[in-house]
Amino acid sequence: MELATEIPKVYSPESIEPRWAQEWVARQLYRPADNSARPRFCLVIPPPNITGSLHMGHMLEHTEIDTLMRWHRMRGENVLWLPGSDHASIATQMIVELELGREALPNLEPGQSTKSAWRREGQRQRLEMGRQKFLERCWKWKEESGGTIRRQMERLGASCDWTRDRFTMDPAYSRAVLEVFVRLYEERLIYRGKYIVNWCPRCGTAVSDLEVVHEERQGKLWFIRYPYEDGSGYITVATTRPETMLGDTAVAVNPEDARFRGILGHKVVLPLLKRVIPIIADRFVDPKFGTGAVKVTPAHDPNDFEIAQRHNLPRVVVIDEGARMTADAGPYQGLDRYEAREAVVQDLRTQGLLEKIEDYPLSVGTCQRCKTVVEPLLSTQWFMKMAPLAEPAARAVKEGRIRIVPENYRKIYLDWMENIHDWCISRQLWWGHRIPAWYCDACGEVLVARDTPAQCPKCRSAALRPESDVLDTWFSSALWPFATLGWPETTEDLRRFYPNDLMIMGFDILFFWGARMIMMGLKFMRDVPFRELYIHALVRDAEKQKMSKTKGNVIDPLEVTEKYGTDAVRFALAISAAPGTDIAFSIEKIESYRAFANKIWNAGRFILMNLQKLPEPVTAQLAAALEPVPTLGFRPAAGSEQSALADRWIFSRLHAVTEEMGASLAAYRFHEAAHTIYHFFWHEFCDWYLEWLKPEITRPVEGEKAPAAWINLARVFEGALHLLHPFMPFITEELWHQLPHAAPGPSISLTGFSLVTERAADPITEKQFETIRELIVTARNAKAEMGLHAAKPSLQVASDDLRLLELFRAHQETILRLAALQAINFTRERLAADLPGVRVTPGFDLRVLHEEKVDAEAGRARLLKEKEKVERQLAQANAQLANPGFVERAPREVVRGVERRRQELSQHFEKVVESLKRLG
RNA sequence: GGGCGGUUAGCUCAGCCGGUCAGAGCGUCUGCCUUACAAGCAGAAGGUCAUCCGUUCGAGCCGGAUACCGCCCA
Repeated sequence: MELATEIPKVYSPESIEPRWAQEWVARQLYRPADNSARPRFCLVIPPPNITGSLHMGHMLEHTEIDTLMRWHRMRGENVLWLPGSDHASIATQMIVELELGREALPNLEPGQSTKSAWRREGQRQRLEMGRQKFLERCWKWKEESGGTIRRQMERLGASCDWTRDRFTMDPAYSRAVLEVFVRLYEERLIYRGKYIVNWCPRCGTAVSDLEVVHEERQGKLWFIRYPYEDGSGYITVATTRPETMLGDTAVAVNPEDARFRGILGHKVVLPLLKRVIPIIADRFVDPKFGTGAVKVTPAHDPNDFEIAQRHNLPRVVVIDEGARMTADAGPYQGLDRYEAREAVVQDLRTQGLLEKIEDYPLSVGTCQRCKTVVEPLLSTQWFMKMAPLAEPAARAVKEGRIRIVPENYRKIYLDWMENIHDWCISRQLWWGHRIPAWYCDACGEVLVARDTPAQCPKCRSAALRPESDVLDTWFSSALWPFATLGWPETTEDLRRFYPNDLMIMGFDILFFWGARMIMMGLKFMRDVPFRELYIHALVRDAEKQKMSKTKGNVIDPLEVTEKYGTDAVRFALAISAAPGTDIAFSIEKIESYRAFANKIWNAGRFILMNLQKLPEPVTAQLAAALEPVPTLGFRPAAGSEQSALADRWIFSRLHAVTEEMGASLAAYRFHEAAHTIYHFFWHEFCDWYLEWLKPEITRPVEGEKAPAAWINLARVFEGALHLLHPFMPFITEELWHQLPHAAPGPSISLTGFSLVTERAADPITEKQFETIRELIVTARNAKAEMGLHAAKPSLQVASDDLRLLELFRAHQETILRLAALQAINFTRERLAADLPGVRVTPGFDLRVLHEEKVDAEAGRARLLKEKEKVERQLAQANAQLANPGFVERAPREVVRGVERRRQELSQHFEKVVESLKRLG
């Protein structure tokens, strides 16, 4: 067969995917139409950051998004998926500094300590070259290396509108950030103040609460004696951080704590520094912790800071921004915080003031970015007042204006909103949006303005010093749903695409980003940023471990994509993506869905190979038959008696599958939609429909009229490709283009689901088809058990249902072929069950006729097992029906269903028993 | 400490409103290179739905408790 060589037997995605990926981008296929009356569907991407490279998490996120976008597009909606990236203040600055360090010290051997040497040197280089030059360097890096993810997304076929690609530091976007900052400042929702912040000594900047990762560590509890000033004894305090005692300005106890009632108002002498400090009462103190008395270090502990505010205590800073001890730490000045701890403990021990040391597990805050232990530090920063913004944001979710899926995240979101703290938004970095504030050195005035002011409005001094801090990257990301559409200008895009319809993100950024987007959207657009928020799962390894470079269990999406094909990876992710459950991912999974892609390919190959043999006029008729009929849809063309039943069946199934997939995707049940189409394509379309049709498809076509079987097959195959397309865009695009089309379009993704409508639903046909299928499967099963694998025995079929026998008789040829049988004869008589090879089903009995001696024991064992099963089910049904409560109170349909079931079961049971009896 | 999930076949997981729900994929076993596909075809075996108590005519499904595992927050 010479044609067979033209379409390869094995699907090779690598020869197809890059070509389509390129074409989709080049032809700008996924720009929404400008003037369209169609309903729109809009989603903005969770912007990956410019330092990133695509990982499995992105791949899952983009698979889910792209699947939905393609689905909506094919339903005829005007779809916008807006792509972009964010500037990643800290991460980018760290990378560029590292580069600078490496250039300055090119001769160091690579290694872990070298890296920190490079980083230190890079920081030095940055300060030396100054802000201007450093930022130029950052931009250069961004231009050269910041587009990695975009290229990767293009390669993976993400159907976004690349003409609307946005970056958080685009000039227009930066104007939006500036505008928001100024307005919030003017409304006093942004303020500057001196509070305890999370300080990362290594990154050299403040970070927000969310950027601190709490780690459980084994620590110690040091019990220290603070002598009373009057020499009458001492009070013992317990602490996990003895070095901070140098900054103590009080000792606090709980006012309810009877143990300390007598000593309130007394003073103690702070050991080592000999400062005299008071003993105070504060409800915050937990009497059960340590001795019930705690030291108060207002400048280095957020809770102590609060206590100090309530009691007007002084705040002594003893640790600086580099985590070294300050001059106020007296003799310990210049020591690193951990060196100071040892020295302090040693000195206390020497002076007999260290009572004891206990092991104590504690939670340590570390920098999300560099893992350094953060230092709570008193510092002047810019903050955003959150409560007034959080209230409407919580309300929007409570009132259902935003739906969070899966629903359990709704509660987590609301909890967070209700316990929200003010947000430290300033960062001591250079790369980012500079805070639009100026300080007058002459009079101390602080100005916030959209444009650089010429002079101080208060004292007219021209000596204005601009703020050097930049904003937290998440501050700008929070504006993403509207700033990407042109805000603060009132653009056409903004009018058309805000609010977005949907947002998809991982749980890890729900607070970082999701919650803040909702607040900002409500604040500045007076409407929610999106109607639904779907939280996707995490991709883990086969053992459900987190993927991490150090564990070495990372699956690189680009690597597996090259090896197995994007479609296979996408499908493997989608079919694993049940809402709320993390995904155990593995190469094996990808392999099994590569097999699926191959199956699709070969079904296409079979159809196309035979299609190529059709005379030209017939092909033209097929092309015409594939033209969409938007309102009516298709019903199967009337065909031969042999294929008509299968045609009606597959159309009915296709209709059902389309409905099911639509419902699943609307509920973000990707696994279910993927499973539905997988099962339909493989186990209904290939295993049954194609097999059923085979003789008609492989038979040469005479004349010019297209056989109905061909028309139906072409329509169903195209319909199946449509349903597969959102999950497997590449292979479906390729096969679709090879089908004959009267007016070929640029892409399957721009065609609608027009194939089937309600009218194709046909439950009677489905039932009939199922019965024939049952006959074939039962016959195959009996044959296999008798060891007649290759042989073609004859079959006897018995039933008292004449219509059933008639149905079988009408499809005799197909049954013979699919069950590999010689001949069938039909009878209304019960089969003599003592004969070997008899099978009993509720609807019919059958017997495989074969002369060879058959193993009676195997049949007996099977029958015994079956008897047991039926007996059990029958007993269950009997018990149910004997229960007056059930018969009276269950819905009538249910009761009738059980009655029918008992009827069937008892007949079945009798037959089985009879068979067994005759076997002896 | 507070909160939220999970426990169903050897593995990974579905199972929606309580009643044809004991399911899928992978793996395993048996037999087949049947002219679309061995990345395939046909057939088969595998489960006291973590445990206990309760609600109900009826419970993987609803409620409570216990055990184990995981996540988030403090």
